[in-house]
Amino acid sequence: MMSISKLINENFPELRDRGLAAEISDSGRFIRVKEGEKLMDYGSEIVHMPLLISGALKILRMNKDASELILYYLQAGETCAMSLTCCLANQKSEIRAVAEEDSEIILLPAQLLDSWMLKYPTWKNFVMQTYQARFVELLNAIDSIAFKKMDERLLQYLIDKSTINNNHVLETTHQKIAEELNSTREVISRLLKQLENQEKIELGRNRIVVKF
Amino acid sequence: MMSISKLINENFPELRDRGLAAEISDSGRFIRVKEGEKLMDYGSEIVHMPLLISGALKILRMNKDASELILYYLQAGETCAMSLTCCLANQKSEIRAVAEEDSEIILLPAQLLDSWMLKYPTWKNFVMQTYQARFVELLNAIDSIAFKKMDERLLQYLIDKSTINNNHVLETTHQKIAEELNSTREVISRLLKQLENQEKIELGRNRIVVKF
DNA sequence: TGATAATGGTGATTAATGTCACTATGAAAA
DNA sequence: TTTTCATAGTGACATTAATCACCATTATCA
Repeated sequence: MMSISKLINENFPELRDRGLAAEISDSGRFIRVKEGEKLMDYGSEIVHMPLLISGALKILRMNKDASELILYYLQAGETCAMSLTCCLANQKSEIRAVAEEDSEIILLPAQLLDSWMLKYPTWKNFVMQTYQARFVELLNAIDSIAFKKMDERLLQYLIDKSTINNNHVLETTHQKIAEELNSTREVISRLLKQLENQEKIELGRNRIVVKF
Repeated sequence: MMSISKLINENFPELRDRGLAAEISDSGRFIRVKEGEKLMDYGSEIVHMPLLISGALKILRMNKDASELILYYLQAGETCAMSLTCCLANQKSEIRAVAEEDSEIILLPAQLLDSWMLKYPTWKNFVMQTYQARFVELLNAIDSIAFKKMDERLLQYLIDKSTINNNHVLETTHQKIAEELNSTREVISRLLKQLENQEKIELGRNRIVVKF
């Protein structure tokens, strides 16, 4: 396994700073998570901030009745804005984070992050950029659900998912898609059929090929 | 008119810091805006960050076809997270900000805000708290449009609006409500009628009384 | 005062989505 | 191999919201 220092250097160029790198090496913890593993859940305490080295996380919002909605994905070189706010404000998580694929992550302890803001302008800039990026992602999620119809949302979902997984072939079920879009299987099945007729995708069992 | 220092001291207790207060006094500019006045618009450059002294702003998201959607309100003692990200990242606005009522605002020049982050922990904490709060507001907006039906959203809208205006009597039209909820007048008229039948509101011309 | 515009009430219709019921098929397990 | 389960296809129907058409009332302006 590579050193934490090296991993940060390669995946987070904006964090290249001698002092900061040393602190991250000292206090960061490298972990691997399997696809489907939950990293944060609604209401859970957040004591770490995850820096994503490889793989991808999906960030979901849930309703009381357990229906959920995907907000956005995180990729290598990114981090979760929510854990930032939660870490700094000592609050419970407002979202769920699940590994979209097997991932490698460096966990940073919450209590240090705040002091780094003043100590390392590099860190402060990274944090602010993260906020900017996640803010924009949330606005995109809002655009999608407020202004788009389900067929458009579905196609965008498929494109996003295949981009994140770096694979035109998605191994998933209509049921799972319905859950992440806060819809129902039947609706998704029918819309997928439409997309297939439009030759934008090909359908198979547990399998969708996105043509783009 | 009160000094900027005094205004900040009274409305932003979390910014009480001798050095910071002096800088805000030096560089801040006090302005008044009338109800309905636009402070930021989609795509506009943001060169100031507004600290709200009195009144209220509403923050809206727009679609290409000019339909819009209210995201949240800002009140005295609050500021706009979007102008923060935009100021710091030198980006265009992603949202529209409109005065919900006559308001008093202190404008801070963008180029200073970043340096204050390192100089004044007080400022840094304020900025981080602002992000946390706006993040939560955006998630609430998402919950509302993703998981609630229009009648629930409408009632919540009326309650929020009367809370912000500190008045049970709202002077508005069905058309305007429809625009802010990204719906249509007829739908809103019918749902308002329902709410009136449920004795949750009373309707008049240009006038809705919220009973709660 | 009379004309015009803004506001809002309402029926009829359509479109989008969700719900229910049932079937078919392929995969995994007994 | 047989059984069972997960997956998905589809018709019928219900619900929510949007759209269209038209009218009534009130406010504003010439």
